[in-house]
Amino acid sequence: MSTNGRSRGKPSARPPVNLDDVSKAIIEQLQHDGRKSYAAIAAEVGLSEAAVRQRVQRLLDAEVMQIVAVTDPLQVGFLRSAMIGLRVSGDMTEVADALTRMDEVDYVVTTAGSFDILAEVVCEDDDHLLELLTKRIRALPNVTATETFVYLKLNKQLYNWGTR
Amino acid sequence: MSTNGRSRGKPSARPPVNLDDVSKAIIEQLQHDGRKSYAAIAAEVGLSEAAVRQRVQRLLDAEVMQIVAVTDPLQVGFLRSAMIGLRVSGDMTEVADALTRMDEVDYVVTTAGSFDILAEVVCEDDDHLLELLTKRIRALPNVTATETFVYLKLNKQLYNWGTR
DNA sequence: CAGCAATCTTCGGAATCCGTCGTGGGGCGC
DNA sequence: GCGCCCCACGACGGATTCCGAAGATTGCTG
Repeated sequence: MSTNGRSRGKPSARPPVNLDDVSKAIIEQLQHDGRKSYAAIAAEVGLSEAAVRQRVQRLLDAEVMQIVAVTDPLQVGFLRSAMIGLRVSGDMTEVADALTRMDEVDYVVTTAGSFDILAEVVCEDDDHLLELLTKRIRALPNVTATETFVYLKLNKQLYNWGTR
Repeated sequence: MSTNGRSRGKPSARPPVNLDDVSKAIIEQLQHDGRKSYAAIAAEVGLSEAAVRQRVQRLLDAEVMQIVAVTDPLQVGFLRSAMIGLRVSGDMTEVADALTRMDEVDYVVTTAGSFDILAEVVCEDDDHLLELLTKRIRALPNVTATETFVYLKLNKQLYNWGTR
């Protein structure tokens, strides 16, 4: 059945796992086609099929990469996606963790700039977005301000920017 | 070899493709595990293995979804990722298209709010980011202002928010 | 009602997946 | 330097999956 098990949300627990060139090459192959066969990848990177399989499994376990279907939320029925910028007083990690635990939030980044955290949310409609924003996000302690950018159109969505 | 061929950047050319429940169920399966076998998916959604295979191929061709490996840029050697908010005068589509064509830009959304466009960029280092921002993005016609949010840490990155 | 297009099922052969075993090289302690 | 351990790789065989093609089924149109 080939399940990769988990689908967690925190690439966080990271022993910085430095990757060798072969693993990077494998990742690049899968960035282009997540269903490419192990044998075909093996031919590209110069390993046996089994070795590639074991490496891929290790990369998945270590949460260095995920192999998943990616869609445009607007196309699959989520009519109100948005990016929300937050300003936070004090420790940001607590707010970031709280956002991470919300189902509607699929992307959380802590940043340097006039926002401390950026969070992408996926909602079904305006009511849903409104409830999430006012009742749950702005209600978090230490959140001093938010700004919402409702998505009108997703122009580009790519994941095959290799490795370095 | 099972290649899904392209890896383009524009989910744009869309005949709005409305999805039936079965296709949505297939997408949800693959959002959890992009390598799940057709047979296993078929058992879940109640179709034959071949039918699932044909539907998946159609969804890929229509660019409703992509099956790819997704990574944390910071973990694979891109030390300077950032979100860039742009203010644009006049037509936004031209600017959005220009951003879409840049290799370092992996995500472009047009939004309602104080920014007209949000673009995520993936750079190797500060010099690279600086060159991209000043020489190429801010140089675009009709871009009146930009604001850059450099990524400090990617807290969450999920793609399995089902369908509606 | 005939014809066409789209989608599903069935089917068989080729390719892939997957667990397992044996091997070889690098790191570490002695 | 020598042996030991561990980890990653290659090899192999059986179960499973993938994949193309061909025949049914459905729904729509002229």
